[in-house]
Amino acid sequence: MARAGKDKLKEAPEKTTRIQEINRRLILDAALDIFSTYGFRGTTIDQIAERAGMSKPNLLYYFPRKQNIYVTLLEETLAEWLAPLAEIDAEGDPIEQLRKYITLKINMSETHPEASRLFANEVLHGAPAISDFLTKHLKPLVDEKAAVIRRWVGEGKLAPVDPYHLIFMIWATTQHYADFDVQVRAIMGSQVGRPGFKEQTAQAVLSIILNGIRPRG
Amino acid sequence: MARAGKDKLKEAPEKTTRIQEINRRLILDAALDIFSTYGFRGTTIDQIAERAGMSKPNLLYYFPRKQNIYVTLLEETLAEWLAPLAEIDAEGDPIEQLRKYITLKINMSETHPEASRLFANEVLHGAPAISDFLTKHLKPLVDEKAAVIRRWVGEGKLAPVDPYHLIFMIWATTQHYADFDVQVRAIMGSQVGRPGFKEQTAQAVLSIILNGIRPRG
DNA sequence: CTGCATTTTGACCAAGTAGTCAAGTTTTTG
DNA sequence: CAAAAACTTGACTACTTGGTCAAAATGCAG
Repeated sequence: MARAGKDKLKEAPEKTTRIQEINRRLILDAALDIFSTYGFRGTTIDQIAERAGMSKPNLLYYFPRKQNIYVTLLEETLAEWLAPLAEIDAEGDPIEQLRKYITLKINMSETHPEASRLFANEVLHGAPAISDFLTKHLKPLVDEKAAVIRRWVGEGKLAPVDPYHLIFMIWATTQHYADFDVQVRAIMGSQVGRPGFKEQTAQAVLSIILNGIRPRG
Repeated sequence: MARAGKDKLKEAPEKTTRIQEINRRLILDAALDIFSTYGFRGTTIDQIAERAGMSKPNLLYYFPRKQNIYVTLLEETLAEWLAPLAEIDAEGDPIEQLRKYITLKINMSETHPEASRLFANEVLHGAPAISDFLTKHLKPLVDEKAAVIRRWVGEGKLAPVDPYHLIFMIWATTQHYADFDVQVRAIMGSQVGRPGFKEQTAQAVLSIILNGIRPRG
């Protein structure tokens, strides 16, 4: 694009003012709360604006379309959500690496349940806004880690398991505690809020999965 | 209210005509498709009416409110969805019973993914329409089966696992294939549709969970 | 066939909601 | 400190959508 040009020649000037930074953050934080609770269609711009403490036209000054807020939010959070998977170290001890991964995921489910619900809702409805991301970024990453796990199996360091199904099981189980929180609470009652609950959950999940894939024989 | 009365005195006459039966079925079938795809708020009455092949006012003749269709649908499907859990036999062999349960759940995820998604969406959004059901029917049933599993553990027939977390893991893992179908497809591609896929899934899930809870030592 | 009950629908209404706009206010900058 | 740029908002529009209604069409019992 622009070659040369004077100082002032701003073409796609991405300069963000202090106020912009503050308000975009305010909006996105509010939007995460609302979208994750009510879904895309169930959320109104007015709700987000109120939660963010500004008028609707003002909000629309920063994000001209409702879709923009939603997509920005998904993009912002997806990377963070996937990060733990990328950290699985092919050179580390298999059981230790998977223990670390599962623990991280359970922690995230507890500290960022809204993010989990935002994705769950999006995927449940066919992932209209992120199907590209799924095939272009998620799949390659999963393929890579699946290859690592398959190698571990080949080396006899893990029982023979299909790596993809193992990854799905870890996702499903850990995110269940965020996505189905109401159900978990309806069944386990007051235990859920209590201090040691997360540790107890981690212990149970780790115990089953790790023993399920530990080499036998 | 009215006691006695002649033959013709119909009070709360639940007589359903042939046409009523046909049309209510038509509506509910259409509604399951649409609600499970777009959620409650994301679904319009017009969409359901079109899919059911009738006019909107006609649909509203059978179900005066959108809510009515939704709630009827949930009630109709919940019982069926929970049935396999009730079948776990306290007197049977633990591993065999759980193998049967998991297999049934995986089959249901494949044959009725819409039902799974309908619940997932409802629970994800805080279960506004079924929170009563969760505490009054689901919890007691789960408590009962958890007690059975706990007894099995006590008898040394299973490794020491928390029964609630085990049940959650089974739900999460099996329903994942229905609820997150797009994601599974994005990652595993054409394999998903292929004949043996369900069996391969069942094999992987059973292998990890059953080995994870088999008594050790 | 006839009259009553059931079913069906076009036209309509009211509420809710995404997005616009022009006019004001505040912040930044030369 | 003045002018420009950035920001803010009340009032409004266009459209979607849940639900109504009265009148027409159909089904059915005697």
